Amino acid sequence: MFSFMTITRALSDQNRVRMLMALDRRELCVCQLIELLELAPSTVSKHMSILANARLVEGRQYGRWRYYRLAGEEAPDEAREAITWTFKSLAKAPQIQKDAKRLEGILKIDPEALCKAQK
Amino acid sequence: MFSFMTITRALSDQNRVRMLMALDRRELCVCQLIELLELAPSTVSKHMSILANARLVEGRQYGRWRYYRLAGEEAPDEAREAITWTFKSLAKAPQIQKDAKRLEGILKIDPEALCKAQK
DNA sequence: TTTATATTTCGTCATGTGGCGAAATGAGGG
DNA sequence: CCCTCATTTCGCCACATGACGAAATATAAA
Repeated sequence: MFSFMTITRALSDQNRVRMLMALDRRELCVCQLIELLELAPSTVSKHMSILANARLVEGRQYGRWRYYRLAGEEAPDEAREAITWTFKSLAKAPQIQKDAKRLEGILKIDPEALCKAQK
Repeated sequence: MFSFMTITRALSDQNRVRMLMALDRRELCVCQLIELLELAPSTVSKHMSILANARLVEGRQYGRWRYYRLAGEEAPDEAREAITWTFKSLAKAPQIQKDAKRLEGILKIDPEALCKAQK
């Protein structure tokens, strides 16, 4: 039950759900999520650690950047099914589609330039 | 997205999830849930209204008693799938099985007597 | 090694949430 | 009608949570 509650609590914040949905089919680095959500770096970092703790996402280090992606095969079934349910429920949600649209633009910018711009 | 968040927030509290799971295959009146969870009536009532607001359960009045049951056909797909996922995830959870066991005993008591005993 | 910089950790604040008891509500029964 | 009683609403308190900025950490470049 503990892991289930960890998942539902992770999913109980709208910004975290938006971040999770933004990882659809691609990994994103923290600065790209910062740009999308327009939140402070520390806030985004905290949110991602909560999602990672629930095993809904996993991070990997690439140089100075940390990339997050949706949890894959190795994640517990509980988490994978939570992801499936979430995506199924929110595929058509206006906020999520708006984010996806905005992400297209953000992905065109080189992460290096993006980080610089965030100063 | 609003209804999805309403559901995840409803599921983000352990006591609410226990109440939801207790409704497996039967309806229960508020005093039975009070007995199971050992919480104040006002607390249980609030929790049930949050679950009902998320369309995860529905209530019906029977005399002085209010019975709650899992949402059925008429509930939104989002809510029904949340219920399915929850039950699938928690079927074997120790706390839930313990509750189910305890419920057996509670169900043997006449609701009338149960309410009296809670004074 | 020193510097630059992407991210995380920490401390703090405002707000949200779960808990209770008291009072209000509403449905029978007398 | 009035009374009883199951439940809900309201007001309050303690604690959890999300937000930020500053400081710490870690990694690459110089």
